[in-house]
Amino acid sequence: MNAETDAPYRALERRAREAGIEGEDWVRFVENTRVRSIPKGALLVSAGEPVNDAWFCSEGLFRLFYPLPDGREYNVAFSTENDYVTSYGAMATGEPSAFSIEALEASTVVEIGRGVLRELMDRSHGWERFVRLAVERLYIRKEERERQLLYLPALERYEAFLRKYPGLDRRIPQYHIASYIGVSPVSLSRLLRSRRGR
Amino acid sequence: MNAETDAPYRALERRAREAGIEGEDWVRFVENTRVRSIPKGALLVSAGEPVNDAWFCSEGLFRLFYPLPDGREYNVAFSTENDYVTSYGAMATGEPSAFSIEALEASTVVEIGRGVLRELMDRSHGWERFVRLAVERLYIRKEERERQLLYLPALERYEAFLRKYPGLDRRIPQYHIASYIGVSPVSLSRLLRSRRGR
DNA sequence: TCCGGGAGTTAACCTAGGTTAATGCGAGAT
DNA sequence: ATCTCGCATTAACCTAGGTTAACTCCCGGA
Repeated sequence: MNAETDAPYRALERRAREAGIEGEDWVRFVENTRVRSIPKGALLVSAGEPVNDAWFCSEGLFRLFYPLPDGREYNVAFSTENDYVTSYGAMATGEPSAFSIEALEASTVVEIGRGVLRELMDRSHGWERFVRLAVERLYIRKEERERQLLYLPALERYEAFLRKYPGLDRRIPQYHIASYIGVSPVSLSRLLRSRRGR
Repeated sequence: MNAETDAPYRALERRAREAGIEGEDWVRFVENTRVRSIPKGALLVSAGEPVNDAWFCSEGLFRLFYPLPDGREYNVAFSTENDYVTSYGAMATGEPSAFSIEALEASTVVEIGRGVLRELMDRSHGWERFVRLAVERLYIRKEERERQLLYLPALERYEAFLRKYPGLDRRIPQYHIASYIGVSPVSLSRLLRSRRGR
């Protein structure tokens, strides 16, 4: 492991230690995963396909989105530095993924195969815990998002987006934000206009 | 453990075995949890309060709902026989719960304290796995619900509700369903009328 | 038997946000 | 300097669903 491939693992290693993973358990993880560069625009996951890996983003930016039959798309989440990037439900169940994952910037990820992950969880209490904590985190986010979608008006959903993803509004086009908060691009533009005028 | 208190544990025990829990691990669980009867209308969890227990419903019916400042409410889920009943995010983080949980029928649950759960997870790889699987299940549901809220029209959300909770439409008033699928009671009534006319 | 309350229905009206389409505008490529 | 392309804005129109309020139905209790 050299300096270059080392960097993407750093944030992960910290989290692994918090879950009680060390020594042998960590080495086995490093030896069975790899760092990948994902070019801008590439799909990590395609809706309708099974998913065989999970990722951890060490650099870059992804969006998770549902493609609709009519060609439109709904963004449901973004993943940036030091965040998981995964169609977790699909990977856990073996079902085809309901959504796609696209790199919005050139990105660097750590990739782990479902088989490797399963084996780590089988052998090691620590890895089992690590995954439990990761899923917890994903779950809590969804709970929060559900609440926002249900009972915040569109403008407040926009403000919640700004708080949750600070700075992201300057990295992605506005229509991706509109899609994420569940309104049309024109409508978001209208909302922002009215917000500017108090 | 006698026949009466035994019954509520049966479905749980099956799941525990699937996660590799047996012998000592299972006994410790049974000894540190209890069966409770919840009368119709009682709140297991109140929004704004911290949550110290999780439950498994062996009989009865619960709704999970967000109370709004203006007095209205949004249902986000129901739990029936052999299902978890929990404000999991709040219990995991220690934050106050964002939603309340109310028994819609007289119900029977198995109750486990957060400290007991934590200890089981610390001592036992199997219990760690059990919880991981439980959270996975909760997560996958939220993913699905998000998709439905986002891109199904109201009538199809109603039909999805019927599929997900078979028979429930005859156990609860229609306005609870309306709230769950995110429309007003009048609107749902309109939708159903138009559905009847093809 | 009658009364009262909770639930569902229906109708009239209103509004947030969708749709379409035209216009504006900056940034890169030639 | 100009052309183009992708994105944002604005305006005109439309519609799904919210709101309010009457009316109905049913069921349970006195």
